Amino acid sequence: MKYPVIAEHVKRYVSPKPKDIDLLQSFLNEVSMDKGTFLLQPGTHVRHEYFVVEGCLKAYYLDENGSSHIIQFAVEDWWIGDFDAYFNEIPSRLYIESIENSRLLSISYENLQILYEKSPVYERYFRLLITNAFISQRKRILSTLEKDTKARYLEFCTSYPNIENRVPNYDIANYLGVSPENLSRVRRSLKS
Amino acid sequence: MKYPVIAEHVKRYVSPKPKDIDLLQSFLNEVSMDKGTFLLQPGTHVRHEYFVVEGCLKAYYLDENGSSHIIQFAVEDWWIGDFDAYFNEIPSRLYIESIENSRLLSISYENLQILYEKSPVYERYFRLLITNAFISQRKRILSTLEKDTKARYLEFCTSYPNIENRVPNYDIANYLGVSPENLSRVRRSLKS
DNA sequence: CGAAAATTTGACATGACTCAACTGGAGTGG
DNA sequence: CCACTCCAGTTGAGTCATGTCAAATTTTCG
Repeated sequence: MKYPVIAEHVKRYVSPKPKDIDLLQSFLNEVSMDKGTFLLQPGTHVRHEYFVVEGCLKAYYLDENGSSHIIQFAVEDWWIGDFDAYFNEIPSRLYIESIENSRLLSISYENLQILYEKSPVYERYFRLLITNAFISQRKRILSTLEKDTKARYLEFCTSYPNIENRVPNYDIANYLGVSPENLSRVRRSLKS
Repeated sequence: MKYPVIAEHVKRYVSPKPKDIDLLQSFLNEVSMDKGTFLLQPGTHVRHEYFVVEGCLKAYYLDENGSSHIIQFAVEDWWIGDFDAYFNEIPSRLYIESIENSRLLSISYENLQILYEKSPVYERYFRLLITNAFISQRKRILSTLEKDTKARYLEFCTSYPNIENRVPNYDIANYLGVSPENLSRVRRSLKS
């Protein structure tokens, strides 16, 4: 098997038959990226979803004022892409940029459709993944409503283990929606 | 057909065969609720998801300090329930309370599983619904990161049409994560 | 009509943003 | 090997939006 990592991931959620695994494997392609390069830039027609084998990426976009906003980080075993653009058949507004040298697996949306048709187990697999993502997004919203910056930073650190050492301060501040200065002060207050 | 409204909704997303529609219909039960009553309270074992035929509800929970936080409103053609509790098999932490006299359709999770097995079209239907919900949650997060209170209030009003006349000020303020006093001032500034 | 709840308004406190300056480390070239 | 530059991170000062608390007003509903 070419890509055992992703097969393991699928098996954690559903029970694929060998032929289901084979079909998925046949649709995957390997992608390598250097730190600082882009997987996706605005205006591109979105054709693929990506599974992170190794590395770390961030997905963000620019608002009308040109400020960037980080939507998610993706590390090992995460899927990343642009659902919104794909489902609504609009050009993507996202940048997806690698923060570390990364290795990914890609699947095209055309093949994903075929996968759904021929191996309905993936219909369930992606439903479960999206449900999980939905729940963790909800946590992010509640966290914003309920907690102050310090508590949200701590929650962030536990939800992406060790990420505070992989991702720069200003990216974390951006994700949390606070200024880098403010996050810096919060981090200092935690050292004591 | 007993419940044409929900059949119409399903057909907006997928192409069910008559037998698929019949199966769904056979699993549904009608629920009526008076304003101010609860569909779900914390600690309950979650057994159903609900489709709103008529009326308006809010889903919220209490944090450690006893403050409430509204997660979503549900009006006509929305599903409401507690995914999180169901998927993770934990007691619900949510309150779901009706803001208006409401009529709902319920389906038990046991029957939902049977539905998935016998009519895989619903696997897709719910995947699409969750994907949509996921995208609109993302919009809520971005909105918080990007916009000030006034802009977020306006966005809220357009995303739930006419809801500002159905839902009290303090519930909207709660949903937006601002104080009722502040929202009141924002609304005044919009009248001029 | 009257009580209770919701909303509005005012006064004050505070957390977070902005802007600017400074610190410290990594990489580069003389 | 040492300056030099660049950039992330830190620190300080002033300002502003929003929260809190209290009181006044309006609306809802029995």
